[in-house]
Amino acid sequence: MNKTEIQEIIKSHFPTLNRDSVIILSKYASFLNLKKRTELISERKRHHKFYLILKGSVKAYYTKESKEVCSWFAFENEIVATIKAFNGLPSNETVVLLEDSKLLQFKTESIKELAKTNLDISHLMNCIIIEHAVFLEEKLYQLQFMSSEERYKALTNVGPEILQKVSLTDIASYLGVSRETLSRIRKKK
Amino acid sequence: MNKTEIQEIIKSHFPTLNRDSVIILSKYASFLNLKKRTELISERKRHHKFYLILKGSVKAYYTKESKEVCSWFAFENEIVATIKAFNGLPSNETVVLLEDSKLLQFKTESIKELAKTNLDISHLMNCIIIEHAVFLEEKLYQLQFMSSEERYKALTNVGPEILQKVSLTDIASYLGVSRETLSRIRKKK
DNA sequence: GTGATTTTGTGATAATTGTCAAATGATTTC
DNA sequence: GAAATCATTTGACAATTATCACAAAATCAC
Repeated sequence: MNKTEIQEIIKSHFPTLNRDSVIILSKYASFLNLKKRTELISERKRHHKFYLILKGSVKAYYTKESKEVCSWFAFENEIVATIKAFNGLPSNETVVLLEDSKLLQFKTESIKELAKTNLDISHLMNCIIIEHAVFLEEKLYQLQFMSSEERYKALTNVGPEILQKVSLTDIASYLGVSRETLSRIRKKK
Repeated sequence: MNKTEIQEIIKSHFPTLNRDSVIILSKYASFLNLKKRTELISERKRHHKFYLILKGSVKAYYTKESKEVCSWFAFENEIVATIKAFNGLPSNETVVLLEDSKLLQFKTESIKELAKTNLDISHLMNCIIIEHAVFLEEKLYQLQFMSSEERYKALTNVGPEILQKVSLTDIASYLGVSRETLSRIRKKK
């Protein structure tokens, strides 16, 4: 994939950006084609990249007593990043590909530098972080106010791809219930 | 409180701002001295302000089957805002003063407008939202990975003021357990 | 394609937590 | 300062969910 193609992708994903900003941003972006189970972000390590999923999917998980507990999933056209990594701190979650995926990789530090002088990119970063915060608030609301059954329904209502791509074990840990309880929830309906 | 004093407060709370930005920002800020139980943000209503607590405290809650369920608390030197309100959407939580409080009130729309042309303020907004996202991620982590007992300890470790100012009923709903269960957790230690 | 491995489903039991009811303790109001 | 209101604690019981053990189904590797 060449620079022009990368610019086209950036343009279509971030339509608020002006032409110059697209070109500058593309200098710190690169295309990746990675195999299933590749770790994009690893626990306890610092990471200097964030990603846009062009095709494929990822899961993020914490490790609790040597068990994986999923914290989120991401699919096509979504941004993959953690606030910790974005702030230059060691991540406390691991992010791994659920399938062979095509990604656009961005250099976090370079783009944060750009944002210091480029209003257009500062605004873009604002939008991305706000979107992330909206996602977090919604998830928090679900965790605090909905039963595991309601949360399961909310998850499946988003689309069928989550059930196709994510194992029920991972979904159970994401919902905060045991595999067995999820199995019984599914049986009901 | 006059404009110069407001400028001094803004300067000390947001030390990255340059002199001009402090002055511009102060045009959209005003000082408030409000009584306990005043609602800063009300459920189902749109709000066009956000706040900095100079002295005092607030709680935020959702209403679930006519019961209050607390989602967060804020104290001195913290920002009071919700992403929903910030995006111009009706809030789904209510924010209310826990005691007589002194606040600095900012006009959300005016400051978002400023951020479109002022890099300094755009950067400030970035920082505020990132801080909010860090807070949300931490809370999500606690809700998903820690027992109610561990979460209670984490809450009290932040400082004694939370126990002085917030009722155990509110803390129980915040932790996601019943009043009775919290009472038994407290008895253990 | 077949055996091996992983994932998912089911039953029985134990542990945790919620709910209801009532008592005690603290605070507010007049 | 006493009555009234509100907050917290405690006990008994019911409901929910986790855990363990194992069976069935699906998927993977060669």
